[in-house]
Amino acid sequence: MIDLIFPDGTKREFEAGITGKAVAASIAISLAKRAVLVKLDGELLDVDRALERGGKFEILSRDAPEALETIRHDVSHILAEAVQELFPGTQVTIGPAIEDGFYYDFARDTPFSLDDLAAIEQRMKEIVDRDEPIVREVWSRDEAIAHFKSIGEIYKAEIIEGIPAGEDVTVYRQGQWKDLCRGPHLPSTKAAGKAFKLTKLAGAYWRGDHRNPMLQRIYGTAWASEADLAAHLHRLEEAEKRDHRKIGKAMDLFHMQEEAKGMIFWHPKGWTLYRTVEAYMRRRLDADGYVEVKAPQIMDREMWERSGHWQKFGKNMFTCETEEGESLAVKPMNCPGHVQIFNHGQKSYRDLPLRMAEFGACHRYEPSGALHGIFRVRAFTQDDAHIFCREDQIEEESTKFVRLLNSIYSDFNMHLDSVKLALRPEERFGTDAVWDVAEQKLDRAARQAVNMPVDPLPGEGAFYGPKLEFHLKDAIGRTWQCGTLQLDYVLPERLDAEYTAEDGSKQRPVMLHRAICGSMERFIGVMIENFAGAFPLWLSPVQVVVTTITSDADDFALKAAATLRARGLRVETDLRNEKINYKIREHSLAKVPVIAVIGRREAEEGKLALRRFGSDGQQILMLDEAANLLASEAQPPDVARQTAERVGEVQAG
RNA sequence: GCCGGAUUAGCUCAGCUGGUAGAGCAGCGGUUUUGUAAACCGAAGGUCACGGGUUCGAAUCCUGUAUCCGGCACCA
Repeated sequence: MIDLIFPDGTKREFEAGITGKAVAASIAISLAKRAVLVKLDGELLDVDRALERGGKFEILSRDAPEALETIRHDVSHILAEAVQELFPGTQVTIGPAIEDGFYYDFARDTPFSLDDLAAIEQRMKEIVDRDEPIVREVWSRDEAIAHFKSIGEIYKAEIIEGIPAGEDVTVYRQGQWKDLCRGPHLPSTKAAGKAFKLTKLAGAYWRGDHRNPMLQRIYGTAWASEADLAAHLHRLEEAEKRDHRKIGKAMDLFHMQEEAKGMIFWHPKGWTLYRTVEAYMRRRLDADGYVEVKAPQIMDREMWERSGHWQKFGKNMFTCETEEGESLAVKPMNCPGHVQIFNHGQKSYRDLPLRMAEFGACHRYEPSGALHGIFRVRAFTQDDAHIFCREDQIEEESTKFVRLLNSIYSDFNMHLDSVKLALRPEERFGTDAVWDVAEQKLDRAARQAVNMPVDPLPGEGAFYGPKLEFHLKDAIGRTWQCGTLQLDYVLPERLDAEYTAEDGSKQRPVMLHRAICGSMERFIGVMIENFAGAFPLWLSPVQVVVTTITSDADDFALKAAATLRARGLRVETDLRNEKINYKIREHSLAKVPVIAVIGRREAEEGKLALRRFGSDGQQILMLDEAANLLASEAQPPDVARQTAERVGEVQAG
């Protein structure tokens, strides 16, 4: 006998080996009909699975949140069944549920076409209608290998070969079709429902390794209901409207062209945005005890060999030769330059921690397929800094850094979402002992500095040290990796950085590599998508458009614009001979935060009618009042905080 | 770099199975002096990404190249 504890706390005794469905039937026939999965001590099981042990027990219907992943997994199997029916000879490999959907990877010589997708989707719906029971079978490992080999499924056989000898495997059968799978699954293909859609085709390497053959991947999305599917598709459309490439073009921020692929031509408005962000970052760094430097863009290859970049990163570096036979390389990272500045002259323990910042323009030869808008480019600027410090200063510096990072993200209406710790990669410098220390130190520092779990990412560290990745979340819940904090014992050693300790001995500093935006270009891209182009006043490239209703108001409009500009506002005038409706519409579509309208009345009275983005209300103010108000609203958040503090002091005084 | 798709006017897009390119918006010229999300009229604008090929004839078919897009791999 086994004891099952139900969600309401009641405990009942059943025969061992009873199925979840039978348990449900013992409560209510309707419940048994709705049951598609059960949960035993947190583990999802098929509803027809014999229960051999007791525990916390729950019966799930297909609209339970836990069932969604299983629905997606089922749909991926239905996809595979449909594909093998329509395209005999195609081999199956793996097909997991993923966020919002699923995919399945097939081995096939001729790739699928977009037209095939419609036919496959049609067949999938037929399979759902067939209501094929999904049945779990336990096979011996060797039997399974022999079977899948016999039917030409060499990838499946290879997967099973990776399972330890002597272990049993499970095979799920639906109709004539079967697949090796861990499960669980819903009771029949009908239970998966038809709220799915095949979305894209892609190539994908077998086992994710580019040395392996490329498989044909079909992606799809699947939901518990048609309404959920529609909502998902709507979210995708909304996200597409925020695409920084689209907004960048529409708002005339930047462009890219063939002759400089992966590099950005910043237009005046885009560059204004860039400069605003850079000026803000510079103030924040200054206030937090950083010194700013500028190191050369190109250095002799020998320098990069000494730092190790040539060996570990050389394939990503742009190089050039001079007529005199020098071999030079364009910097892909700022660290070696900063160590040169550190090394110049003598450093004392009194100089530490030394926080050396640079808006460092880096060039990296990225694979062509990696390029993506202004997110992944070949020329970018890091808001980079290297903190040279003693080992016992690592934690304090990490905490200080995370505090700054949090404050900066929130000034851009975003927030820190998660932290990951990338551990030693295969290609690396330094002994295992050094890596042991570095990983532990950084892990401890991270835990102390952030109030959230730190997930490990094995093998993803930089060649010189482990790295923390800070992922931020934007307005529509998407996450982006921007900030990073890396601990490095290797470069100070290789480039011979040292300082004089209290006892007069020479010591090695450690380096903390850190960035908050990561790449300025990428961060601005994230920001564009976060605000969907509707920037807050302090960031907006054009803050105010002064526009007129009749040409009689032109003189006052020019005077008003000059007054606003004198207060540091970014102002454009629009005196075109167009109806005010037309001008309002155009500047609203351009997401200008403030439109200052001047008609004959305003011109006579020396007033502005302010209209804010997203509102059709008017605020009619005297020019000076409007200038005061807007100038104060346009203060960057850090400046506004300082102003508020000063006002507080004055009032307190 | 790999797999698939796309590339037509400044922008957004039509152009069916080959018969020699079209719209809206913007820009330009004129009329209109306008009160809070599109006034009216007119003229103009294109080696259909680029190079080969098939054909009497190619934006359309084939092929190569480039860039972009979606993935994979890589990554700030």
